[in-house]
Parts: sequence; structure tokens; C-alpha cells
Amino acid sequence: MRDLSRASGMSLAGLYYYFESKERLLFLIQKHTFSTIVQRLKSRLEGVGDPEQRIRIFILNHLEYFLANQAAMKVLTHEAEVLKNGFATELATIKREYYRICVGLLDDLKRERELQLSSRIAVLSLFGMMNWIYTWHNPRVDADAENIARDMSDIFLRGVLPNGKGRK
Amino acid sequence: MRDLSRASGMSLAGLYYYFESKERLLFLIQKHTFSTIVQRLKSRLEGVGDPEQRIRIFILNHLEYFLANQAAMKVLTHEAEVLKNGFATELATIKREYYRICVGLLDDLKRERELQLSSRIAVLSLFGMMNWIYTWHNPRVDADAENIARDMSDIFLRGVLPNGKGRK
DNA sequence: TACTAATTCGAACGAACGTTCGAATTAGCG
DNA sequence: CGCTAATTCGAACGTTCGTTCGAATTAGTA
Repeated sequence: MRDLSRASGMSLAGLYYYFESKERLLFLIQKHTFSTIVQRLKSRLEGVGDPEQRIRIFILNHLEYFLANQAAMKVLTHEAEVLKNGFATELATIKREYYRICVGLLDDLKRERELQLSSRIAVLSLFGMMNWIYTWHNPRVDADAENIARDMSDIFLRGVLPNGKGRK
Repeated sequence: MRDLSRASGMSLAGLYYYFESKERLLFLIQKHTFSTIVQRLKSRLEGVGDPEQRIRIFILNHLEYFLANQAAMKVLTHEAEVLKNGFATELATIKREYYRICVGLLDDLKRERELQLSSRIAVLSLFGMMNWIYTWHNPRVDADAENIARDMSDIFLRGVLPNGKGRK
């Protein structure tokens, strides 16, 4: 809280006029972040029918936000489960919606290409790939979100599709 | 430190007879952990020549340790970069060795199957897949290390290999 | 202008933290 | 046993943290 006070220019006590506790402030930040990601995703998916393309959009949307707010996402990842019961359950609802969207996209692809595999493991592996990026991405060395999204999409899609059906 | 004192049965002050600071204790734990993983990996790789099989061994070795010590790995992941300069550089050396081993395994596979792709992105994606597991793995719901390692290996290897050369 | 409500802040609170110190206890050994 | 070194611990230290309180300042309105 003292860091936030310094960075925002408002006094420490002043912060508590707007946010009743540090925990609630963290909750509001997390809620705003995940809501924004979900909202942008839905908007980008509109009008796109191809299941593979929809997954590529999902990955690009996720990585773009994570790289644009790398420091913030690092904090949110580390503080993911420090919230108490009330805040935790509301956040879990948003996170679950996001997770379910991704499972849905993968299920659509599975239906189209008639393959069976565990959506859970595949989707959680994909989240791992994407979320881990905050630990290693260096803007001066690594490519931008668009290029990394393409690479990760290639790996994931080819990894998930039956032989010979992967793209490029 | 008070938690460790309670859990170990030794007094808080007693801990400082054996470990000169909390930071050094964390360093020793991290060093021991990564050294153990690397050592087990090297032993398992002995006598195995097939590049694909060697990558499968890498993934299994990593996941087995992470799942057997899930709580510990969660802490180590979160506290990965809190160590000061002296400790940080020694640990970075061990971590870099582990990373380089993985890149080497992938390069061997690339050489055998004549394909070009960015080893960096692929390896870091693989680390993401594997390391993220501490956030979701539930022993009462999810499969054991061996099964998950097979699934992740399938996804990763097929994702990295050219079309039609993936296994099964 | 005068009055109320909204906003801001310095100063302090109690709790938790990493660490230290000196005294007490125990272990090893002639 | 008697002596030294190794080990253990209660109690406290200084610092940082989240939070609160009352007073001071500002904004809005009649």
C-alpha cells in the first residue's frame, strides 16, 4: 500500500478513502483484468467460424494482454489465491468462464476433426505455455505478441491435431 | 521462519544456529532441489539414444519431481527471483544448465528429423506447460505423473515435429 | 458569502517479520 | 566425574506492514 501511495501521489491514508482494504483493491484489479480479457476475446471471436482460427485468436488475445501488462500479470499470477472466501469465489467464477471458453473452442475443433483427447490436460497445458511467458519474455530479445502467438499456436494445434492435419 | 520453527519443532532462534539467514536457507533449498532434478535426469538419460525418447524422459523426470513435491515447487516458483546478487547468480548457473540440457535434447531431435524452428520458444513453452501444473493438479481428480507426462509429451512432440512424423 | 459534504493527510496503532543475544542445557571426551 | 564445545531456547530488538483516526483542506451548493 505504501508503494501504491508513492506511485499514485496520494497519501497512504487517502488510498483507504477509495479502497476499504488492500485485499478488496487486489480483488478489484483482478476482476477488472479478467473481465477485460474475456470481453476483448468475445469481441474478437465475433464473425469467425473456423475452429482453428478461433483458437489462434484466443492465444493471440491472451498473449497480447499478458505482454502489454507484463508486470501486472506477474503480480496477479503470484497473488492468484491469496484472496479470502468471498472474493475468491467471485473471481473463480470469472476464471472458470474463461477456462470454459477455451475448452469450448477446443471441443469445437475436436468435433470438426473427429479426434478424442483430454481437453482438460490440453487446455491447462496451453494456459501454462501462455502464462509462463512473464518469467522469460524480454522485449529487447524476443519477438512481439503476434509472432509468439503464431509459434505457440502452431505448436499447440499441431500437438493436438491428428497427424497430417496440422497447418503449414 | 516462525512457520518453519513450528513445523520442525525447533525454536525460532535455534534455526539461526544452522542457517545464517532466511535468504541463505532459501538458496540452499533451491540449490538442492535443482541439483537433484538435474542429477536424476542425467542418470535416467544414460544409455538412451533415441532423441524422442530422451525428451519423453526429460518431461517425465520433471513432472514426477514437481508432483511429488508440489507444495515445495509452488514456493520455489514464487520465490524464484527474490535472492540477492550473490545467491542469484549461482542459482542462475544451475538453472541455465538445466535449460541448456533441454535445448540440447530438442536440437538433437531437430537434427535427426531435419526441421527448423525456434528452440527457445519451444523449450520455454514446454517449461510453461510443465511448471504451470502446480496451479491445477489435484491428486484426487487428475492422473499421475506418468500419464500426464505421456499426454504432454505427445502434445509437445507432435507440435514440434513436421506433419506426419509425430508418434501414434 | 456561509454552510455542508467530500476529499486528503500526518501521525500513530498493533501485529508480523527477520534477526540477535545471553543464558541454559546437552553431548563428547579425558 | 569434570571440563569444554556444541546445541537449544526465551525474550527482545528494530523494521515493515495493513489499517485507523481526527483534523485540515477542498468542492459543491444555496
